[in-house]
Amino acid sequence: MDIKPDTDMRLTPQRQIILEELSKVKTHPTANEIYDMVRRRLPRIGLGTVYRNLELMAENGLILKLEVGGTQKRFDATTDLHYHIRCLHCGRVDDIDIKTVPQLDQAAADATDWYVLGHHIEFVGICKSCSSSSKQPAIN
Amino acid sequence: MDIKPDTDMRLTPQRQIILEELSKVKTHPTANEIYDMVRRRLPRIGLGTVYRNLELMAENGLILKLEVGGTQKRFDATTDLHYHIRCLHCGRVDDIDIKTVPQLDQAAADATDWYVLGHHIEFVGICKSCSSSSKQPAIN
DNA sequence: CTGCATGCAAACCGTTTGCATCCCC
DNA sequence: GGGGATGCAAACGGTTTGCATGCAG
Repeated sequence: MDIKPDTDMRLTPQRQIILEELSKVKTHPTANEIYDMVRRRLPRIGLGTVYRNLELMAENGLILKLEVGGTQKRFDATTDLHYHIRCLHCGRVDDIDIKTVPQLDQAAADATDWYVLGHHIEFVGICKSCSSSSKQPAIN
Repeated sequence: MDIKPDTDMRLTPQRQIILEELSKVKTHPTANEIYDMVRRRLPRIGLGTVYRNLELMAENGLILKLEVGGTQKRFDATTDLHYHIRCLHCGRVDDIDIKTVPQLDQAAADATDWYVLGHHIEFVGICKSCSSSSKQPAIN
């Protein structure tokens, strides 16, 4: 659970470009979306490499793996605590810019005998562009 | 606890038993775990039936489908808003008995142009039984 | 030379779906 | 008899992994 940002992992071109591309966007792309972005610059990169490196960077605290609802995991280059909202229609995930509630962790620790490490809040709703279109069952 | 009467879905033996078994436990079993529980009473039930009926009951508000972190979805017979904690080691999910913060939804609505429907808080940590054993990477 | 990193493809796992059959209205 | 529900098995989609090759130290 201890995150070590001062890691010894080599900065290969693949890793560097994955990190660059992820940092470029404010969305929270899936592994496949990142694969597509990176492939424009490294056409021969494999999907496995993308997965392996995203996982590794998440372990090292360079990026965040969002374990939110929906079928796919999403990644975030912004590692400080912040909350998200997911569209029930299209699966898109945005940041929610409200102040965090760190005291929740203490409340949770008081309410249980677990060792509490943190929390995440996921709002759900319908994004702007989806609320323009007709209502559909969730895709993601 | 209260079962919605205003649903038109037939109460087949399979559905009844799935609901009964899910209501029996305070854990938040995965579809496969529910399948195992139900199969003791209905040995010929298919996994597809379990999935279909869990999905249907979730749509009708009889149960909750927990879209939390980890690889598998989990189900909960308690449908009122409450929060959860997930063990990074074994994947187990427990309830966290703190009071909910419904005003978060309003704060989120103010902070975005989405249509906000609700929220869920997932704490992460290490459960009692896992903290006794040695530290391992997350399984789930 | 040695070991980690990569590309590729196959395996994996949870979930969904098509279909023939069954059962209740 | 007709429409939904079931069991079964195959398909699916996202992710992981085994392996041969490549490349940096």
